[in-house]
Amino acid sequence: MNILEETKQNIREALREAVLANGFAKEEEIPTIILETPRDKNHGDYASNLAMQLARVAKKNPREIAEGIVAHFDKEKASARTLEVAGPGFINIFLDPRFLRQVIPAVLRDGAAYGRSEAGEGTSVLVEFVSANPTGALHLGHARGAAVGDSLCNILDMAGYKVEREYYINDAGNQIDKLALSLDIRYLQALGQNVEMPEDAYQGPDIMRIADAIVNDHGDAFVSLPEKERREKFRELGLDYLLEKLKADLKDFRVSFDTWFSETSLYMSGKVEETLETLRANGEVYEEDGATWFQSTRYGDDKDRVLVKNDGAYTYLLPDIAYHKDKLDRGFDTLVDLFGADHHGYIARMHAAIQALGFPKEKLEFQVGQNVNLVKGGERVKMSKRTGNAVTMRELAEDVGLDATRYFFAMRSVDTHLDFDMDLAVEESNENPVYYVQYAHARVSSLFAQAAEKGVAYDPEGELDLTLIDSEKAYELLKKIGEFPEMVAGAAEQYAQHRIPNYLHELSSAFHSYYNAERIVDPEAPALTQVRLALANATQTVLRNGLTLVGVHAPEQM
RNA sequence: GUCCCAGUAGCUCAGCUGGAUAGAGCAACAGCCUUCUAAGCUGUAGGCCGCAGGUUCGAGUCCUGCCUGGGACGCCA
Repeated sequence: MNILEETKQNIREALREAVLANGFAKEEEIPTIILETPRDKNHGDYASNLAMQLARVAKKNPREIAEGIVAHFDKEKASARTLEVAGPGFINIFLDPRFLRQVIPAVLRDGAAYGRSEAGEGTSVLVEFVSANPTGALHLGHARGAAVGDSLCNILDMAGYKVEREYYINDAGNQIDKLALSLDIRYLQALGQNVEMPEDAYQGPDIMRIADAIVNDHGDAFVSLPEKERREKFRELGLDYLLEKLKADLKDFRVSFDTWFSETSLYMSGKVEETLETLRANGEVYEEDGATWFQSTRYGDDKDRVLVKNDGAYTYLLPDIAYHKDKLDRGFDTLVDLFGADHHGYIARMHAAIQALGFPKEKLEFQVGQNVNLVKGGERVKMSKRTGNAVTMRELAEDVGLDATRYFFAMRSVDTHLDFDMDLAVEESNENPVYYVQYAHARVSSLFAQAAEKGVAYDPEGELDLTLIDSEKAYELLKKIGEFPEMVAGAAEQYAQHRIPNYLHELSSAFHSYYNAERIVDPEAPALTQVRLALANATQTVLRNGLTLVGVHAPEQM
């Protein structure tokens, strides 16, 4: 347990004992004690509303209870300096900040592992994200999904969950048939044959590129095959090329997946059939108008959904249900689906489906990514200037830089609309929040260099006189550093990746402020220099750990 | 028509499971570099938290209704 949590625990303990000493309530009547951090510093480091909560049980007014608690509170135990009763009965606790000094050696010891906790208790989570159709380039919405999903996984991992990242490949639908057809034609055309592209085929240049690549790799090996086999071959090859491209795009975006799950594999293994049969056996489906329906309204969906069309083909929903069943059968405690807003209609029916299969609804968590607007010069940008098509993930990262792109997406809650300000993201100035944080990190590196130059080189292994740390600014910085593990755990629990950038900004601010207030490198005072550098070092470690969660580099210099 | 998301300072957004006088960045204004990176710091100003009800000791946060903006609602995937 880290120092802040330990201290909070001690405070709770001291409060509980004080309540009992007063006889305000019996042990079992005491509610879970909530310690909140007041916005206003005049209200202490922590505040408790315990007295108000006990008012009913103790049959006394809250202020009176609070006074009693304060009188019997063991300050020593709780590292507290003073307690005050305020307002309607809040107990404001002012800590003796010296205990915070212990944060320094703790962070230095844990290094890259500082921030890790057991909060998730090993809960296994499968996060499915991006899952874009492989037939096109990844666009803005996917970029947001990739950035958010990846950060979320990093956060969950750090908070003690067992995480897997998965990409679901829709490789069984019409669009893949169309892909095979389009490739076939382009292939034949590339080899000089006079064949026409059908209207409904993919006309885009990327298909031609793949066809050329196939010609390059395999020559005319497929020309003599019968059409059906050729199509089958192109289906396979086309998918290979597209997936390779997809993986490369994502890798360059610093995102990788543990599993690429193929829809087709669900058909091959018979799991689609099996799912249908299970639903049938559970009495969840019925026949009407020649189609097979899933009675999803039983579980709160607004209408029933077709699983098998009257022409005998499956709707997309059935394999998707089979997919979720497969994920659950693999034994994950929680599934997280991160989708774009255009799929939100899907939530109710999928929740219905897993319940119909006998799983609790709570096992499936949806995160809906709302739309992204690119803004440039105060105007919305819809199309890429280069291609005339929608702006792709790759273009965006190239235009504004990967660090800024990842940071900007991670910075906002996924479920809100996002205006991505390209001018701001590109700007190499103080207006850009990414630089603010990275600058703080680089500044620490520069301090080490300065110290070495002035003959008081930082010794990470050296003895520290922690008592030399004793200022308001330093304690504020230490407190922020100490909050990191709890903050990560909270972000994981709420699936709120955006708290990380917010936190990093606050941490950077505390550091910049400290830096301006105190001279860190002072050859006249080597012991002081060492301990201040240690504090800077600890700050840098946390900045780096936090930036890593977001997928952003922590530069040594800028 | 039903559903989802949003509405908080001029702009972009935080506000964790309801808690005290609502925060940050940018923009505005006033200061701080012969000294560790000024991509920084310090301060000032700026708000009927969309509107109206309700729940309670207490609401930006929960409930209901309405308004505005964005999006989704197929035997497409």
